[in-house]
Amino acid sequence: MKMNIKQLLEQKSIGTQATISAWVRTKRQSKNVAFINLNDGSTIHNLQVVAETIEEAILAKINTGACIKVEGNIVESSGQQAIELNAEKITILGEADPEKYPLQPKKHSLEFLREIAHLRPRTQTFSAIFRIRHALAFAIHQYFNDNGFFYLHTPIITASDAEGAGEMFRVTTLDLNKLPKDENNNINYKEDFFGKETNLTVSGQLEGELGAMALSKIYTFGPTFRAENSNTSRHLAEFWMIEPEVAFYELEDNMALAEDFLKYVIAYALKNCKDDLEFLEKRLLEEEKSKPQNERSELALLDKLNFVVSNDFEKLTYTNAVEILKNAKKKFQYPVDWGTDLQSEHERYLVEKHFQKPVILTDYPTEIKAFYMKQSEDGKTVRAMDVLFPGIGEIIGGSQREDNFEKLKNRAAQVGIHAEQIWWYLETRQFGACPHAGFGLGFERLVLFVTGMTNIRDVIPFPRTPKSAEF
RNA sequence: GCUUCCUUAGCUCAGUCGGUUAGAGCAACUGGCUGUUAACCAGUAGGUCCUUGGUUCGAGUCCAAGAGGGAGCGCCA
Repeated sequence: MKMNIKQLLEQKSIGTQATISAWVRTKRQSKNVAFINLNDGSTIHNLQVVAETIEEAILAKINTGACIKVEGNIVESSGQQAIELNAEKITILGEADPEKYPLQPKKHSLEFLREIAHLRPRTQTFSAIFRIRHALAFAIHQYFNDNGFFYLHTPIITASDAEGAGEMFRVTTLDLNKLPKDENNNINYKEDFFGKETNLTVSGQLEGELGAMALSKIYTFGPTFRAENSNTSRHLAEFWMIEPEVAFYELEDNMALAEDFLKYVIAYALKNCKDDLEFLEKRLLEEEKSKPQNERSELALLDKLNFVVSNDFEKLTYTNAVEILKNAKKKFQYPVDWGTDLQSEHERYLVEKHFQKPVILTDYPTEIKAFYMKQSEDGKTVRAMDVLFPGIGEIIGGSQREDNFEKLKNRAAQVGIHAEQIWWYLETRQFGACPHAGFGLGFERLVLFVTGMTNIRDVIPFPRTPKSAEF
C-alpha cells in the first residue's frame, strides 16, 4: 500500500526514500528554495516539502489546491516540524488555477464554505470534522458489537406512516404530469411501483422492534428523512440515526444504556482523535475571542468532553423538571405548565444553567408523546426519556415500549392510526410479547457536540435542508 | 411556516447626514529576498455596491417587492 502523510510523520524514518501524493496547502518561495505544505487528509498535520532543485516551470504550477506527487528523501527538519521531505522529483497530478480556486491560506467563514461544499473537505476544520465523524460511527458499531447487539438493516422505503414523526418524502415512479386516477378521481396508487403509497423512512424503530423480538439486542444505523420545513441549526431533512432496541429492557435499563453508550463513543473520540479535537478546540477559542465574555463557553472543548465522560447524567422526571422551572427566577417567554411540552428555552435552562451537565428527563405526559410508549400505572404518563445535552438540546429520544396489545391498539386508535396499517407491528404484542425499550440518537447532533461546532450543516458532508440540495 | 438581521473586490469587512472619482486587510499578479511556517518587502490589477421597481436635482446609503444567507422559534433526532 502507498504511504500517506500520517504514516510518514509517525514513522519518522530519516534517511529513507518516500513518495507522497497530496494537495498543496501553501507554498513559500524565495530565490533558492521553496517550501510546500502538503496535506492528504490522513491527518490534521501537514508535510513540509523542501524544493531546492525543482525546475521553475514545475514550481510555478504548485499553487494552493493543486495536487502533486513528490518523490524524495526524508530528512530532519531545522524548522518547527520534526521531519520534512526533500524533493528530488515533483509531478503535477492536477493544477489549480490560483485566479479561480476559492480556498486561500486564510480564515474563511463557515457560511462561505457551506456554499462550496464540494471543496470544503480540503480545509483543516472540515477534514478534522469528517475524520471525527468517521471515528464516532466506527465507535458506535464497536460499542454495540462488543455488547452483543446485532446491526439490523431496516428499510429506507416504507409504506407505514405510523410513527407520526414528521412529514415524509413521497417515493413514487408515477408520472407526475399524468397521474392515474381511480373511480373517485383520487390518485390510484395501485398503479405505483409498490402498489401503494410509499415514503422515505422517518425512523427504523418499528421494524427495529420486530428484530429485537427475535435477536433480543439490535441496533440500526442508517439515513433518516424528514420533510419538515425546519430552518434551524440542528435540523436536517436527511440525517443519520442510531436506534438500539432491546428485549427485556425497561426504562431504567434504557437510560443506563444511553448513558454508557454516549460516554463510550465520546471517550473513543477523545482517545483516537486527539489531534483533530485539539485543532478544533484551538479554533473555537479563537472564534470566542470575538464574543462578549458572557457568551463564551465555560469549558474548553476537551475539558467539556472529559467532563461528560466522567460525570453521571442528571436523571429526573418531567414532573420534577416542571417544578424546578416553575420555581426558577428566570422569566421564560413561554409559561411552564404540567401537560405542555417543554420549550427549547426550558430545556436549555435545565441543562445549561440549573444542572450544568447532561440531563435525562423521564415520564412525560401521555398526550405529548408517541402512541407506542409504555403507559404508566398512574394513567397520566408514559415511560419516555429524552437525553438533553448542553448547546444541542435533545440528542436522544426514547422509551420503554407498550407491550400490552389492547393498550397499544387503543392508544393508536386514539391518535388516528388504524390497526390494519400496522397489523404486523401489533402482532408482536400477540405472539410472545415482552417488555422492551429503545431510543433514537441523532448522529449529527452527537458529531456537533463532540466537534464543538454549532451548525448541523457543518458536520455532515453534503447537508440537505429546505431549498438546499446542491451538492 | 413565523420573527429578526445580513448581502459592497476572489475572501473578510469599512463606507459619516443622501452629495462629486467607492476604500482597507488578506488572496491573486509582477519584481525582490539563502530555511520559510497563514513567510517577508515593494509595486500592479481587481467593483452588476444581490435583483427589480420607486422617491430625489442626486441613491452603496431612503422606500417596496423578490432572491440568497445567518440567528432565534415551532416540528424533532
